[in-house]
Amino acid sequence: MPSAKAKCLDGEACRIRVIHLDRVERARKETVSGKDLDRLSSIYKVLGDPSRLKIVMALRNVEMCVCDLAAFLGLTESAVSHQLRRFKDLALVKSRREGQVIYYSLDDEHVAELLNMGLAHVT
Amino acid sequence: MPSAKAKCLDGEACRIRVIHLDRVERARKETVSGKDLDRLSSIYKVLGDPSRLKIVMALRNVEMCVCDLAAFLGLTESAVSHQLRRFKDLALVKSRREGQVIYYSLDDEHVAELLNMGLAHVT
DNA sequence: ATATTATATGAATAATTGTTCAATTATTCA
DNA sequence: TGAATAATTGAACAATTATTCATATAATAT
Repeated sequence: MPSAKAKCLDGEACRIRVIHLDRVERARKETVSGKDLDRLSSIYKVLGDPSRLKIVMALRNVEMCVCDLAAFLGLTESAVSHQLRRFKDLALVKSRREGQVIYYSLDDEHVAELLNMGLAHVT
Repeated sequence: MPSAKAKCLDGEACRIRVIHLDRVERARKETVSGKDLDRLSSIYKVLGDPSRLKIVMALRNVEMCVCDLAAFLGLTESAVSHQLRRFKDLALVKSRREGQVIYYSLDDEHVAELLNMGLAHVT
């Protein structure tokens, strides 16, 4: 029967309740910190939307233009363009111009693996 | 110089512009559909928040109670509890009661792999 | 040149989300 | 029993987000 009495952090004021201080400190040491954490969660977040997930799923196999993606998704071209910009901001997707048409494709093989792993999990 | 003339979907009305119909149809076939897609994007979404990402990162290694996690994250216990419920709803995290204390831990090894892969990507 | 096509952009709006607060449940201890 | 502890819950609020609409850019065609 291990002690489950709460200790206190934060000095005299004792505002923060903690039961396993060792685990909290261990978590502090082992968890990724600010910058990396933010980037990683941003990547998961951008994949965490059905429309965007479909976009990268499609781009895994072929490069596509905005209007193709819009037809595929049943969304406006404008909406697709906005979403694609989010991917580009994170450097997950790259674009290539050929005349008037701009082709989009995946720019990050880690993300492709992340998707494959996710697929394996679901199916 | 491949043709970049737009064809049309959606019958007579011709509201949907498409350049590469073959790619759109291929994407339709190869992309995961409704139910699976929703589950997968939900999983990514729940990981797509710094606080929640820290939670699962911590739970990868040790089981922790709500107040430990709250101390670790610098959040209210209530806020942590709300987030933990989202994980439980997706069956990514499980809980175990021991007296008054409820211990949380990862319930899905695929998610642990997803995290490790994400970490490898960032670092 | 001008018109058309393909995409991007900014502002606005509607929907979703994370956190807080107050109240509640469940367990242990005295 | 009653007091204290650990965690949950629901409502409310502020912040973020996705989509739409109108407009702008960039390339091609006439």
